[in-house]
Amino acid sequence: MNNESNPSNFKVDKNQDNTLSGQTTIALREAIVTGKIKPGEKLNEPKLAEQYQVSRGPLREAIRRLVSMGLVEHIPHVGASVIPLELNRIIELYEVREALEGMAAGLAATHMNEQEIADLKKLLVIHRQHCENNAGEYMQTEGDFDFHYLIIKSSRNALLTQQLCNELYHLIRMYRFQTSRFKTRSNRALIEHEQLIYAIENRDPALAELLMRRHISRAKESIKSYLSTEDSN
Amino acid sequence: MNNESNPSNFKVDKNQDNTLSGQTTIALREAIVTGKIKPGEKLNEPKLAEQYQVSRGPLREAIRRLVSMGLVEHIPHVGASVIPLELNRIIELYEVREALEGMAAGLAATHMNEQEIADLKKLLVIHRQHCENNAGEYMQTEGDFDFHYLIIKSSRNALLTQQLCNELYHLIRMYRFQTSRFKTRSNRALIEHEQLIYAIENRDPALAELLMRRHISRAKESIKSYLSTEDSN
DNA sequence: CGCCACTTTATTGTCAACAATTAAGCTAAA
DNA sequence: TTTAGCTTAATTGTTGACAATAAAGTGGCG
Repeated sequence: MNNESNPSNFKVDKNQDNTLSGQTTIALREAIVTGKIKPGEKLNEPKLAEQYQVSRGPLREAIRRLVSMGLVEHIPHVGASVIPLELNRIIELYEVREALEGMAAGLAATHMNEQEIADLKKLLVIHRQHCENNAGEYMQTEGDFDFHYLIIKSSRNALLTQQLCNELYHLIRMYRFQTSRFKTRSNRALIEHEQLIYAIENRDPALAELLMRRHISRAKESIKSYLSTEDSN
Repeated sequence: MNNESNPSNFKVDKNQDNTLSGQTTIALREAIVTGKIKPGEKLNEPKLAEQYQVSRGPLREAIRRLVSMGLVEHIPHVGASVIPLELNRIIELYEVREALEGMAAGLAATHMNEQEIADLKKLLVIHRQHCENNAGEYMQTEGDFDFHYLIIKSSRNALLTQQLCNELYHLIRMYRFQTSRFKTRSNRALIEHEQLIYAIENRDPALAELLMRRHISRAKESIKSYLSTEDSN
């Protein structure tokens, strides 16, 4: 089997989740992150099973995985529901990010190799061009993710990477998606990224950690000031 | 119902998990933490279902929860197994702890009330007596846990608390249990705890964070020097 | 008219059988 | 003897039905 013109073993990746529960997890996750299923909404098992064309078994498993990602809350004998969108939860997430990504930046400054630094700089160039063309308006979206993603992976700490890139990542995405109506000026973010790379290049873990923490803390304060003025339900 | 001489609503706690999958999770978790199921060992579903007297459904759910706690690894179509006991994994865990508990200590210094500080001091008195009586030999076990637990809870950050006290907590316990043959001198830990309380009392978040991080970092270095000399499988 | 208890309904938790996939064992050919 | 391919066994993934629990609806009583 599997000899049908596939010389480079592409997509025969182990660890890939062909299972129904795995695919359902991804589908449900995206529906929640993009707001198709709204914050606070109840997750009805028979209805969702019908909707995603799976039986309740795999669906329940998918829901449990989303619970472990922090996207969903579950009460025994009552059911699961998407977490509500509350300001203090967002702040809590940013505090956790500040701690973890700060640590990651420090470790990255120690362990990053030349290739990874070059990749990081490439991202920065794209970011800079974007700022100049669009007068520093939006950006963020995926570009900022990639930047943080790369640094986290370079920390060489598998647990840290897993916590940030598999568990908390989608929670971050969800909050960002839901609050994307606030356009963040990315000139400042650009400058902060530049300083961070400088610290990493100079193998200065303490400075890298400090700058990353400040970077995230500022983003937190920004969101706080935006949302506290609204009557945030 | 429920009027049968239970005035204080004791144990009628919602959120309590009466379900089979919940109980199985706890049973399996303890078996892994205490080494009854050894690191690296495969988790055979039919065998464990028979052993714990449940069907495979709840058992699978329990296994998935342990995966989210980091105690178990799972590969699709192959199965789940207890994570192996490797030095670099332990170090990674201590780095994550350093970041998260450091943040928790800083937040605790801001938010802790007088009652909580008093409780913390009570723990310290017990710890000190223990040190004097037993010439500062072992301790740790549960006393140290309580100390950290109280500080984390006082951070008033639900996400942080959940990450540390529900997810990573049992992974810490497991590693500690497996490496408990190394008696840690707790005189130093006692002094570090005293300094930490001092910082919290004085509402000095920066110092509290620094001291907590140093406290955990030292524990990490201690374990590292112990295990690197052995031929750690 | 409002409140309490009971009945009904809907939803979650659990089970045992079936399907699909992987790993192990075996035979046969080089 | 080793290795490739096939066959068999064991294990995981999935399903639909059944049981237990909680929520919603209903009727009667104060």
